[in-house]
Amino acid sequence: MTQRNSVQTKVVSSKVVSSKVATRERGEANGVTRERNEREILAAAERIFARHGYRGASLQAIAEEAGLPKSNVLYYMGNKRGLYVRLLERMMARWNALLDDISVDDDPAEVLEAFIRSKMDLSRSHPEGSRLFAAEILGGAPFLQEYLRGELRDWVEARAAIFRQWAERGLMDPVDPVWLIFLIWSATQHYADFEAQVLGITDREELSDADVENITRFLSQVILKGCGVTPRQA
Amino acid sequence: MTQRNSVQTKVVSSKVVSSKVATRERGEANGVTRERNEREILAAAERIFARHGYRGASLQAIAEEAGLPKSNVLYYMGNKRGLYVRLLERMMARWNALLDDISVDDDPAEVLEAFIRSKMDLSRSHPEGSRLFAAEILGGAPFLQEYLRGELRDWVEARAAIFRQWAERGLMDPVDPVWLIFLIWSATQHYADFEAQVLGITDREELSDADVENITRFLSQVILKGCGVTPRQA
DNA sequence: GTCTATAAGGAGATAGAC
DNA sequence: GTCTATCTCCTTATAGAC
Repeated sequence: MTQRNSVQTKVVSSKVVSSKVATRERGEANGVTRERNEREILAAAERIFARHGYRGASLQAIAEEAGLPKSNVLYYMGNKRGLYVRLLERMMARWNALLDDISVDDDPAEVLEAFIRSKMDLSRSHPEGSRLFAAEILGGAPFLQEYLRGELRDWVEARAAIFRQWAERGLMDPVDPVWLIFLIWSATQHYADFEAQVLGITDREELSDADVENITRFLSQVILKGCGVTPRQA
Repeated sequence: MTQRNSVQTKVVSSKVVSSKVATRERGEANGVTRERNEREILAAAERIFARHGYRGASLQAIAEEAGLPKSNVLYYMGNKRGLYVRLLERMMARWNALLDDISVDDDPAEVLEAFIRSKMDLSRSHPEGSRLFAAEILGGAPFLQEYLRGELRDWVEARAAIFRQWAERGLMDPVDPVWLIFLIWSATQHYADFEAQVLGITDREELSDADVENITRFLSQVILKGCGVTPRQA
């Protein structure tokens, strides 16, 4: 829902388009340019905010990262705060899409594994978004209090309830499901948020697909076994 | 920290004490003042840097948090960069003191449990230091490259070697010991670094000692079992 | 639609009064 | 030793030329 919601806002500035001839061609070109510029700015801002936090990030740095003049950033995004909030919302949307439909009747092993895997995938496909989010939480989550105490709490509670029923049915150990969710979150996000540490210690330039696959298997194995969940085929 | 830090700022107006009699007393008093001011500044800076990152933190904000004029911060600490580095070093020293003396002949369960517990203790006793460190890594660890690729890598390698031998002796599953160390780091630091998220989701004002004890037990149980390490008394 | 110029305030750091 | 005043640069944001 966030990929291309930019087009609608001010597509046609009625004044400009009043000349008849170039109208369609120009309109298209502008639409495309706008879309691309917005995408570039959002991507650049995600990197800069992730690296320096909200206050530490400057619009100048974002503009340079995006290869545009600074005032273009403000023209497209209004102001710094709005840009930041938009990025947070984009990341929350990606996040909310995860593990959206589990039920008590699902297989615990399958669900936990899918949970771990999808979190790893998200960390890998959007590391800057993950770090942006992390920086926001690290700073006390000034923009996200409502989200944490509302939507996200509900998300956790719903899944925790299912884990609890699995434990009652003897499908897993009676561990506190909320701590378990935090364990999975922290273990998976670590590879995005602390990437610099991971790469430095393991002497890598980057994590390969094979590395990520190994880590995912390691985490699944340890966490499932640690919770007394029997893997699928067993 | 902020309750009563206003009193000390102007205790001795040097004019008053310039008489010879009070000289020694002044010297002592200043020594004490200096020590206390430095401590206050370091504590305040740790909080502000943790919250806003290196760039986002302002000396003004640090000075206010410490209850001192801004130029006092510069007088004591030289410059922003030096202050920041000093804080990082202080945190690395705390960190290096952990789990400093393990050997192949130790009991894996005991060591892993002590590891988890001491990391939780550190996160709890120095949450701002932990978040400061996290913010530095999140931003690509510009000040810590050397440390990560040197000291810390050695620290990890030494412990990984021991874990590997335990696995060979059948004392634990043959999991990759480096991923295991990252798992323990991430799971424990989460409660300091993502405190805002944890508190928001669990609807708490703060984590009590009992909460921390429960979390520590949960993590020990899941991780030890997950690695095939038999708890001590078994 | 896009960019230059600039306003208004905050940053880190220093000089020098006290 | 401590703090006020200030320098210079950089910040967000806007006004208005093109």
